[in-house]
Amino acid sequence: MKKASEKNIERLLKYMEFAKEKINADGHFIFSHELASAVGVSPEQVRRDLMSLDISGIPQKGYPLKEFLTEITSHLKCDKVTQVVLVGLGHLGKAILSHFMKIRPQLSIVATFDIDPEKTKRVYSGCMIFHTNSMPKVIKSKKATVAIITVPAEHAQETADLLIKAGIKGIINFAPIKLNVPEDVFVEQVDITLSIEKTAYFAEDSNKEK
Amino acid sequence: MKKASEKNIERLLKYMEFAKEKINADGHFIFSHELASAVGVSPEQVRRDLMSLDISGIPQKGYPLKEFLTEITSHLKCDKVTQVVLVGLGHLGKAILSHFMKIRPQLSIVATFDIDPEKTKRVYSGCMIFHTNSMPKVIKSKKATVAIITVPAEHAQETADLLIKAGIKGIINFAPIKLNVPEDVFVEQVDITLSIEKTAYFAEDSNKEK
DNA sequence: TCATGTGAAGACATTCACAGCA
DNA sequence: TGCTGTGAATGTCTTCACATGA
Repeated sequence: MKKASEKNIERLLKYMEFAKEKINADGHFIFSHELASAVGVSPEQVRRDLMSLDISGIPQKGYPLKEFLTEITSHLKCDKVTQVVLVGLGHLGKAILSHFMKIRPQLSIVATFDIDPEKTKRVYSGCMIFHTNSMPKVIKSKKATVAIITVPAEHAQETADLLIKAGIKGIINFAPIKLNVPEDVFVEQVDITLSIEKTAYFAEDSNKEK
Repeated sequence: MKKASEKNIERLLKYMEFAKEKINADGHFIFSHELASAVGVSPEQVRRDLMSLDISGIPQKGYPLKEFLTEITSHLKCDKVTQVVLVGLGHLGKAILSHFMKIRPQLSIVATFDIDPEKTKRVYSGCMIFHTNSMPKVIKSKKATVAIITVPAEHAQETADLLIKAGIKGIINFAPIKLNVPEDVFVEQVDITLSIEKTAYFAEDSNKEK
């Protein structure tokens, strides 16, 4: 099996999300053009993405919704449990914790860490705050494989190093620096400042073109 | 001039950031391979990106740092002032406000909005909170062109519509839905849940390949 | 000699166009 | 008839390979 691209997986996750909503509402079938307009891509793109799934649609009717959901859920491994930890309880860390505490039943934040002793040994949003020192121990005992980094940029690399040593295989990094990691560790960079600056650039741009 | 791609602009912004740090430290020249390793791309990629700038490097020496910064700053329009507003003062909105209040001297959040009357007519992180009703008036008077949406998903589209009617040309959308906007409005989608789910997928993936 | 600048090749992603099926 | 599935064409982005210049 050829490995799926990041974009492919992102779109599949969105299709899954939409299908979940739709199954609660009505209908036993779903068309590629429905998924397409919900996610903002072309119907051909949808069908191409679905080629990697073990499912086939029926012309004029679409894809059988229930089977579709079962298949896409297992394909995206959303039936497996993944433990997530969060490091750095500043404003952003707290916001993510309270906003995204339970992303899916199978994917939740099981522990958080901060370097400030004032903050530790407490519970925030139903989640225990440990001191950074105990990261290796807690990560191993919780069997966490994914981590969210919301520490200041100057500590992001050392945090990543510690996490990886403790067994973390996927990192969502909110610090605006490039992390150096072994190639078996996946890093998703979320750079909010960059997003704002980029938007400012393109917003300006469309002003000028008039 | 052919229009630059999003990726191109993202990388240029990162080069600019790195060059700013470097000029404070030392050196009058900067190599493409320095920029490359700082940002995590190949040197060829850097040189390709810099082709759109009106600057040329000197073999064996690199690019003259000061001129480079001047040129890239003006190319990215980072010498122009842009007013940003934020809509939705939940956890995430507050975090962004306090974390990114001043992104650059020329780019700052000048007003925030919330629909909850309890929250309005106050100042948070040095920024006035207005009621959503007054969005058109305030946006026009502040001459804002960029907006950050951190309202719940079910209100994101209507918020976007209002913003656009008030003159907003660029939106950073944290709600997990696709916004429908006129084509002269730029939308940057920041979907944190999706990022976490994607990372969980690829983290799992590398587990399996062993 | 070593880094830049760039045509050409390659890799990757998207769209087109249409065959095939219910 | 009209929606799926997919080969082929197109478009976009990245890397290669090398001529050029200080």
